[in-house]
Amino acid sequence: MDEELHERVREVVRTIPSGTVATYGDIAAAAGARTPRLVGRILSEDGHDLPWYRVLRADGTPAPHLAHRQLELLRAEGVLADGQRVSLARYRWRG
DNA sequence: CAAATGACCGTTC
DNA sequence: AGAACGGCCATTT
Repeated sequence: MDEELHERVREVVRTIPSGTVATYGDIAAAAGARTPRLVGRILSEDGHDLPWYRVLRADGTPAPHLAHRQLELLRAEGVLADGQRVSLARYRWRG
């Protein structure tokens, strides 16, 4: 399997600055992943030691089971969420 | 080998 | 706004 890709995704996620967020699609594009789905899978496996909480879905809402924790961690970095949704227009990471 | 699963995305209705 | 599809990739049943 593509361990290259695996590592590259991890690196990109690690690169996201505090106080900003990125979408799965962004990560996929930046890391050269063929689909955002891979990013989700990789994070679920080896994302435990990464700032995975800075990665949101395309519409700014986190995954359902993580939502609570995710939003809390983001809030600690100054990223405020309107209910479930984070303003991508405001916090989205631009390399 | 076929089908199901998962931290997804864009279009369409 | 919410639901339904199709497409995407790796892994496991």
